[in-house]
Amino acid sequence: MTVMNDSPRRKELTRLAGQLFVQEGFDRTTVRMLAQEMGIKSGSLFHHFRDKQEILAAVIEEGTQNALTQARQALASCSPEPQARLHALAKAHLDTLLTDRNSHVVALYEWRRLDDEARDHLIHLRDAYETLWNEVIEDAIDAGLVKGELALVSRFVLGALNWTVRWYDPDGPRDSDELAKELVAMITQENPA
Amino acid sequence: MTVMNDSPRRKELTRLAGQLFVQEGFDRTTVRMLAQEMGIKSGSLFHHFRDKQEILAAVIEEGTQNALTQARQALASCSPEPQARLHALAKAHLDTLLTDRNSHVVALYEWRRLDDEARDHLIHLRDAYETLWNEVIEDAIDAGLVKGELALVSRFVLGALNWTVRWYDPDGPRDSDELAKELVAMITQENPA
DNA sequence: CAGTCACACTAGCGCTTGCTTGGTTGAACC
DNA sequence: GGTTCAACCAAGCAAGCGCTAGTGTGACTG
Repeated sequence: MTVMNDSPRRKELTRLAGQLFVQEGFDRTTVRMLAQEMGIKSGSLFHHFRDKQEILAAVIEEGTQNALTQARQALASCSPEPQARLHALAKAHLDTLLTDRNSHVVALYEWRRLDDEARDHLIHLRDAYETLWNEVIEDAIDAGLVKGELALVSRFVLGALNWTVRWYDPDGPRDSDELAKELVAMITQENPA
Repeated sequence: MTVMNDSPRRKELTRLAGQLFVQEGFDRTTVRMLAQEMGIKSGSLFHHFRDKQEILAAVIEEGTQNALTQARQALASCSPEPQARLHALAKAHLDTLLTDRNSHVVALYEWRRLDDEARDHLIHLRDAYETLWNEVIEDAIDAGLVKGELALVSRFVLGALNWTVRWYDPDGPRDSDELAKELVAMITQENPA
């Protein structure tokens, strides 16, 4: 029970915890299971994390942080047309599912297990991510490319995207580029007014 | 530990269990909490349900069954145009969130806690529901109303819809009819080829 | 070479968990 | 008016839980 930092050891432990949380769920994953997976004894866990909840927060933060970074980079390096920006964001989202899948699944299912402090912190990251989407969708609506009201469209789109966690297989026959293209095609008008 | 039937008492207990599962999550809801909420002692619970998992299965089955019934009725009593059928299904989905919200939230979050037997049974109900959507979406694609590939479009649409559980407030300013209209508008082409 | 530090260990405390057991109740039925 | 039966209770077991306390280590650092 020393302190908490972000040592490389802690990073690795967080990655392993993510795997287990996906397989078993947070509540069903015991500190003894975690320790065994990590090759240490259960007591040693609390040298790296204050308590079990902090492990959960670390897992979720990792993926959310990366998703935000990747989304920003994608927007920074794509052409400024609304359709291209929609596509870039959707592709970035699917790509993070490849690299941080466990983290996102955990974020989706175990969000409510976070204590207030951790949730407050993470909710800001999530808001920042959704704001990116809102801006891009708003531009698309203004350009007549997408029909509907901003608040609703972005919720529908984020829903469709977040749901991909449940069925998208990064090793499957379709890559993220194709899927992003399909999603954008579905919600955009072919002959904008 | 007598047997399991579907007495009215059991129905009521299932409803209460749904509430608690939403508030606390399945794993964090103890049989003692359930019993207290139901006004009985924890041991008496096992007169109505074989074990804790069976309570979960009962909660989920209730909502899924109703969703299927309502969706079928909605399709049976609407005009045959693809757009009208899309709208009818979407509205039916949102309406079940009004009557069976707890059940659907639990189905969404706690699906993996089901044992194999219960999951096998429920997966058939879920498949039947998704088949309804697939048929309606396929017609819409064939009519040139919606762009894209059936498997992907239906996953995106079901994702957007299932996600509504997380934000749709039936007591809010918009009723299910408006929301359904918005969703259909978003994915349909204004000037079909 | 003494001191510090990150990391790990052993051992177990105090509590909660799902579920069982054996028995009681009160209404319904013939 | 004895029988049946769903519904409930009191009591508790065995297992498992998160977490703590106290104690080595071996590798760096002054």
